[in-house]
Amino acid sequence: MKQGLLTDRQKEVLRYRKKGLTQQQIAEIIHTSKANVCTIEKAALENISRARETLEFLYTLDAVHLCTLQSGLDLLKAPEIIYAEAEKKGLKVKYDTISLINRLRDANPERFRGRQVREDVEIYINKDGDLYFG
Amino acid sequence: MKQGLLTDRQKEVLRYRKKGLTQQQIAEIIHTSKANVCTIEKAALENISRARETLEFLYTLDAVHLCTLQSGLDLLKAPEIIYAEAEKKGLKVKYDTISLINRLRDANPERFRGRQVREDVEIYINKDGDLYFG
DNA sequence: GTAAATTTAAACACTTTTCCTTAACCCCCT
DNA sequence: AGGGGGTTAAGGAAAAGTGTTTAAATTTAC
Repeated sequence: MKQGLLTDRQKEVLRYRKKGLTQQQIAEIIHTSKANVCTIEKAALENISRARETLEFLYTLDAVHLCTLQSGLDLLKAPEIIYAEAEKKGLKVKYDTISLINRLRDANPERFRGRQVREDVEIYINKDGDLYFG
Repeated sequence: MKQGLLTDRQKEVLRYRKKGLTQQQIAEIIHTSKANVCTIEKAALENISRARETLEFLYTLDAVHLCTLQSGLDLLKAPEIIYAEAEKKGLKVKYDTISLINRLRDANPERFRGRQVREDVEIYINKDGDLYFG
């Protein structure tokens, strides 16, 4: 039975960081370079966001496919499409237009450039009207 | 930027599983052995619990060390110790005696055998009286 | 009790992470 | 310009993770 995602080293650095120590100070305490502390901290944060994403995926299991935002689509037209598809399924989207656009962009920054969709985005919805992307 | 913890293979199996397919059926669909499906599914569940544990750790960052339950201690004596230490710190533990014992055992089953502590358990508490273990 | 479904173990090839060092670069501040 | 805090790149060695097979064992269902 493995532990969490974070290595002992990573936890160590996060704890010191929480206390407000600088990377340089931590480097001295744990006897390594500040560059290494930076790398370890970065890996730790990366692992944490991977953990979040993993649990996020579980929600998509309870969700059904709603529609696909085709590459090239204008982001501002997405809400209209999504609302229409949700209505067909008798579901109410939990987000208003503005929140929806923000949620889209926040969920996967690399997939949008300005207001254009760069690659296909699959949209999923659950009974609560929550949206997930894959 | 890496994705979540789950590999494509693992997500695939979880999705089919969610639909109610057996491991044998999935094995045929994805062209491998049923034993392998089992292994993959197990790894997926393992990854999910690691993700949970990882985020759990973040809460401990907001917590302070309360005490250590020494190896060999009688589990039934733990609440008394914990309440006393919390009081010293002016904090109120969020759990009553029974819930506390259950929380201890649930949090790390391998570290208890019957009512005995098998290896040292570090106890942390936050401002809300929530307890975490490390 | 038999068959189907699931789980486990061992071993192997392969890929990915981690941690580390060195050296450079960025931004802000006085 | 120099110092403090932070980040990045390149490279290497050790550790951990993944998918797979085969074979045995265990649980569940009829």
